[in-house]
Amino acid sequence: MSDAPRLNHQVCFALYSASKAATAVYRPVLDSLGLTYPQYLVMLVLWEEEPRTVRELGAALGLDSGTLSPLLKRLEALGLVERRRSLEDERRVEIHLSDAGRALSEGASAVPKRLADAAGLTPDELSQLHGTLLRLTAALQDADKH
Amino acid sequence: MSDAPRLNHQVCFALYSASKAATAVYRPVLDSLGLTYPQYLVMLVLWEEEPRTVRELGAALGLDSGTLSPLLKRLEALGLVERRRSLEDERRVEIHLSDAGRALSEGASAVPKRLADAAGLTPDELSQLHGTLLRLTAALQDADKH
DNA sequence: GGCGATTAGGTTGTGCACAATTTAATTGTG
DNA sequence: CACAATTAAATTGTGCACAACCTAATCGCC
Repeated sequence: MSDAPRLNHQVCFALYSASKAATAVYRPVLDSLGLTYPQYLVMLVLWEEEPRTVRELGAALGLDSGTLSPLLKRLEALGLVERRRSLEDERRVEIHLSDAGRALSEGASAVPKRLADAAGLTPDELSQLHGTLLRLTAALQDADKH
Repeated sequence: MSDAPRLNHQVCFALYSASKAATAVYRPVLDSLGLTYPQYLVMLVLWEEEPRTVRELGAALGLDSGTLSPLLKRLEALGLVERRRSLEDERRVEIHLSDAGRALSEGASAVPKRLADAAGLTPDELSQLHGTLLRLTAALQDADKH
């Protein structure tokens, strides 16, 4: 009997697959909004509070400037956000919502329900899964630092 | 009160973050093996059984030829696999392990333990999480078809 | 005020992920 | 047998994700 790890016994693969399946379920709705999944995440953060600096967006989403800079340029090209140099600290770039960006949140309010409907889990299970994932992510990120 | 969905209430974001955190934890070990995470997944499938066609690998991992073709070329360039046209059906390309590819499974056997150690969850919780993720993924993939 | 260290953001390069298209081999049906 | 339909891979194009590096602005400390 081999000690080679088996694909279907690995939690990491289950996470990877579930994450891909979730974004696939969102894709049709997000397509109709003209957003990719990571762009949708950025908009989510901005709908909660704006303006935000690139750094703040990165901290909220766990993304660095190498990912965010081009993504934000695309959102700006779509007319959803505006990038403005901060006046107090000219190193910072503030990301502001445009009117169109603000308006898009209406169409997006139905997005999360889509996953809940497709999940095939009870609200209780979904809530417990959510809690476990948050704890897992925190522990993994913590372990990654040491 | 706004009806805009909030980032930190979304299971999809929890999945996305947990998946990224898990691959980040694996990265140092995989770096020392010279593999990326998706390359490691392909090797996992081959360690279970080989040869496999590109199609079979794609079915096991949920990846299409657009992702696998260049990935497999890189694994071949690393000397870990060989690509051979099938003799029975020349549309197929069989992926065989090289001796080096087979040998690599020794070094990889410690990889999964890394996540279990860093997870901060009891074996019971981890096992339950695994089961929930499998059910979730199946339900989402099923919903995606209709 | 001067100057090294830090911080914010951008750029470049590599490697997925996935849609859409292309090419070649095979299968099914008249 | 002919030939349309299907299937297997590869290719192309767009967009993340992340490491490594770069520039400019700010801060600390003397």
